[in-house]
Amino acid sequence: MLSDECGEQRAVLAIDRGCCDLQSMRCGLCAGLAGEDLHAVRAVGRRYALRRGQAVAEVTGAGTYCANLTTGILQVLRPEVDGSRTIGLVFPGEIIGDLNGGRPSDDAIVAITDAEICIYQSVDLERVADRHPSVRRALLGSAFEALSQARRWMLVLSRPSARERVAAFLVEMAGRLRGVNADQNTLELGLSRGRIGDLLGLSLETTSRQMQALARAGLIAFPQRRQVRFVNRGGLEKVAGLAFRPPTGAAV
Amino acid sequence: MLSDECGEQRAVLAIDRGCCDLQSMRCGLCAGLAGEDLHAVRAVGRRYALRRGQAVAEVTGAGTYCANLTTGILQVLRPEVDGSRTIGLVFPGEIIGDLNGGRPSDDAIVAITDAEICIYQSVDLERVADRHPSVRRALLGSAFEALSQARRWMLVLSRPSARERVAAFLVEMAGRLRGVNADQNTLELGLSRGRIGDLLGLSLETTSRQMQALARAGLIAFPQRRQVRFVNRGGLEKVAGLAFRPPTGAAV
DNA sequence: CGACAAGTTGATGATGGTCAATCCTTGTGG
DNA sequence: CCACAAGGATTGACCATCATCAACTTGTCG
Repeated sequence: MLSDECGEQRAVLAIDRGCCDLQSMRCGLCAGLAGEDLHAVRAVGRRYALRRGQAVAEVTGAGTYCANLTTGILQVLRPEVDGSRTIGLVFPGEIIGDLNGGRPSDDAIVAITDAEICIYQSVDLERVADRHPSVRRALLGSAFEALSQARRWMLVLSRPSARERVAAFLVEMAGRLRGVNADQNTLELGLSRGRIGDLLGLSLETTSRQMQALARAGLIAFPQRRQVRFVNRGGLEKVAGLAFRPPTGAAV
Repeated sequence: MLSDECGEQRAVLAIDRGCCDLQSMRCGLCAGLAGEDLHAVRAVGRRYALRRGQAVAEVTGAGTYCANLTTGILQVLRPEVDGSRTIGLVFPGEIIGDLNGGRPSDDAIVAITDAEICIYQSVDLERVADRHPSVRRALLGSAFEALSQARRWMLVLSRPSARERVAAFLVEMAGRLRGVNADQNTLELGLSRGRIGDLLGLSLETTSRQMQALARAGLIAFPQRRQVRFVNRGGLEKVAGLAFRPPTGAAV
């Protein structure tokens, strides 16, 4: 286990007080808020910069925090008998932690790219939400959005064949990073083949082989090892078995 | 395709006005509400009885409804090129539909046991939530709960081997039905082997074989074909690879 | 009783996991 | 700047697992 990848120390660095600089306030929670409400939320949030490999120990600990990913990608690592397994990803705009202070989990949340998060104490956020109804509405919207994404992810995982799963994974990644990356056709994976295999329930070798096969079929290319360029997105979606689905979220 | 299983007509029957009879108001949304707030929610909800096989056409249609399952189990069916596939289950207390009026989906929601749901027009619920903050808080709680369950389900699906997935499926079903069934050790599946296979990304034959194997190993028994009796739950959890996880929800 | 769907079981081939060797990339230290 | 080390990625060989096809049994409903 890389110390790089699993520093359990509180490896975060406060860079600012107040969530979301006013230039780019598309961070899920703040999007949809304005004026007084936005100000109130900003007042209780604190922005942190995470370097690749650092853990969000604050969020995983007592469960009294709630955070909002602004930029970058995080992974959720679950300890297992033989090392840890990547069981989920977090994309910009998504919320991690739990307002309700649910059972604390022993999952680690680690940045797989440099990232920025806004951290709130749950109690603070609750207090703001009590006074500003639109804040709780925004939270509810984020939660529904997260739910919709989780259910889409379940579809990826229930694909029977490895080929379909890998293709669906790439399509899903591309969809989630829409608007984040400058180049719409190139995707920075950040994850090793092994971690992707964890996510998909496949071995790292099978993951690698399937990706190679997709590349040989002319659907994708690898400018660098952890970069994917989409050459034939339609074809990829067809392999993924998602060809005729609308590209984004669906109710229930 | 059974007409029994996929009646696309509006096959619901209003049995009452007002969600949740006051005796058993543990239906997720209403739990946690009281007095004036509870009354307001009940006023805009309508309770329906679904018979096994009936579809909740109202919810899937325009996306302007939001509903709350009181009793029974529903399945979410997604149309695919070759027939439909079961892609998810809904358990009592969970919320279906979308408040935000997200993109309407063409998934069908069908009862796999007799069931009761409370249906709300999203606009009604929104209006009530605006006036009663604790209603939106309850909605938020339900959404986080659903999210936590979806993420646990993802863990089931990312298990590599068929044996583990089937065992994890059974454990998960048992956990979700806690308190619903009188007999804690017997589980009414309601789903055919094929539908279970859909959910788990397995063929129906493999599903059957794995269940037989678990039975031969003395972990479960089948009093009836679609009933499971847990003989050795600890052993089953061990096979599922979930032995050392807490039994219920975890944040993120 | 007969028809039909679900479930079980067997045989066989394709897919994916495992083990192992090699290559590529990156970072480090002389 | 180069050599070297260490992970990650790729590829191959082999074998376990799972999907598929098919026959048969069980259960249900008319």
